[in-house]
Amino acid sequence: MDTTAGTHITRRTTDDSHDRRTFETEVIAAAIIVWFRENGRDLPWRRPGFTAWGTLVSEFMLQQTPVNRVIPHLEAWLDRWPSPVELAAEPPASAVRAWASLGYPRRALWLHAAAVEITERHGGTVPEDVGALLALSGVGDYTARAVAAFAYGHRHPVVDTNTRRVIARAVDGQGEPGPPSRRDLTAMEAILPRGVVEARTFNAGIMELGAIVCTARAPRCQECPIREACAWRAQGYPPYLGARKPTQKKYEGSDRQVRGLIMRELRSTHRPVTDTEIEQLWPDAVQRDRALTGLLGDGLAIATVDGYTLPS
DNA sequence: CAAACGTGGAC
DNA sequence: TGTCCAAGTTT
Repeated sequence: MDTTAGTHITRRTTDDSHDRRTFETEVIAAAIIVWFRENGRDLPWRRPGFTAWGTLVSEFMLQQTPVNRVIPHLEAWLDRWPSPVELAAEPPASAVRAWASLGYPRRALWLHAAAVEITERHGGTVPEDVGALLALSGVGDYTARAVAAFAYGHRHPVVDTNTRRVIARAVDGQGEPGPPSRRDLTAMEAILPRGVVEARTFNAGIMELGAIVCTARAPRCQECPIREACAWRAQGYPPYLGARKPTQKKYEGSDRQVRGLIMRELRSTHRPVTDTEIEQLWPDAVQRDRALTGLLGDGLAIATVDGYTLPS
C-alpha cells in the first residue's frame, strides 16, 4: 500500500475483518470501471444477448488459449451447437474435431461432458449457482465464477491470471503474483465493489486491464487508469523476489508434442488409424506408446480392432 | 501441492 | 533461436 502520503486514509468500509477495501482500493475500483466502459474491447461474449451457454463455451476455450485464436472457433461452435442440448446429442468425437488445434483437447471432451450433464441434470439450461457450475466437468474456480458473474450478473469474485497480476501490483506492490492460492479469492472478494452492477463491471474491467495494459511483459503503465494509485509504481517498480512459476518444459520432443501429433492424425480422418500409421508419426517407440496410452486413458482415443479412433 | 496437459505468437 | 506467455483444471 502507498505510504508516501501523510494523508493516507485507511478507513474501513465494513466490519468484515477480511475486507481490505480502503479509500485507495475504492479509487482503484472506480477508475477501472470507468476505464473499462470506455476502453473495453468489443468481444463476442460482451455482445448484448450473448447466451450463458456461449459464455460457458468461451470460458472453456479461453482456458490457456489467447483471445484472438478463440474467436473464430467460438463463433463456428455456437453456430453449430446453439445450446448444450445440440452438443450433447452428438458424439464426443464431433467436439474434439471442432476443437481443432485450440490445444489441450481434453477441454473439448470436458465441454462435451458438461453439455451432457447440463442436459441431464439441468434441463438443458446452464446453471447459475456456483456450486452447480463447479460440479460440471472441466469447470473450476475460475470458470464457475466467470459464468455466474458474466452470464448471470451474480456478485462473485472472478480470479484469473490477470486479476491476480493487477492486484499483486496495484494493491500489494509486487511485480508478480505469487503462486495461485485460495487466498487470491478472498483478496479479490475483499476489494470487489458491493453493488451488483459495479462488481460485474469491475470483474470484467480488472481482467481486461491485466490483458491489455498491466501485462506480464512490458506493462503499458503510461496508459494505465490506476497508475497514480499503483503501489508497485509508487515504490519504484521493485523487482519481484518471490517464488517464480517453474520454467515451462521444452515442447519440442516432449510427450505433449507426440500426443499432439497423434491427435492431429485422429482428427484428420473418420477411419481408424492403424498401428502402422501411428508408428510413422514418431520414431521413439517408448515415447510413442506412452503418449498413446495417455490418450487412451484420457478417453481422447479409443482402441478398436481396426485401429484407433476418436471417442464416438 | 507439483506436474501434466497443446499450440502458436511475440520479442 | 530460444524463452515466455495465454480468461485453468485435474490428478
